[in-house]
Amino acid sequence: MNKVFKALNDQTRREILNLLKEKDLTAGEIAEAFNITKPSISHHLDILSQAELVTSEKQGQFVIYSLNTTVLDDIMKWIINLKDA
Amino acid sequence: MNKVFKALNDQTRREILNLLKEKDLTAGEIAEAFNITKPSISHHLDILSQAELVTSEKQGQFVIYSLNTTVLDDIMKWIINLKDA
DNA sequence: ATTATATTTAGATATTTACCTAAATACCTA
DNA sequence: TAGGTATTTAGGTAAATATCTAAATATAAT
Repeated sequence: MNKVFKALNDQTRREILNLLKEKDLTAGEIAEAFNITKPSISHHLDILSQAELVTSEKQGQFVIYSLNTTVLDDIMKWIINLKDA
Repeated sequence: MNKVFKALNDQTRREILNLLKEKDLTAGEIAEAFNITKPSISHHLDILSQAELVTSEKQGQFVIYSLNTTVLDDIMKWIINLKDA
């Protein structure tokens, strides 16, 4: 859960997740949505991958990223547990 | 929401919130629960306060901290929005 | 094969963060 | 008011983070 909180603690990464909510995107398409270099976006995608918030699949020369929200269930549970004191 | 994510991105601070779920505590009582100096805990409490995840009230020489979960609603909504794509 | 495109890795830098110790502040009590 | 307790502020350090440029890797197309 640590990695998920860490991954979520960045505006750019949260926006990447929001983009991927609409549809799967290549690394390049994601990078074009930001005023940040491609290597930096690649690094953000790596952090999101480590947290399992995204999955990726290589298709030819492209790498397609997809949103994976299942790990957010733990976060939800943690928050709910905190609220129903 | 940025401040909330930032505040949540630390194991110690998350544990502080869990402690405060049970009952209100003074800064000193919170500090005693950790192997960290009081100034460090004070700093964590400041970050939690800035995120409005805790409120504090001075009672004499003590400062009593309380959990405030209302700001977590925004996080919940953000997650839910991400999930129901 | 050579060149172009897509992405990641490596290495460097500036900023932020978490922690510490020491000092300051605020309140209480004798 | 003097001394004690509770908490925060100040100042410093080491580690982590976000960013960049340059180079490496992998695939595609001519």
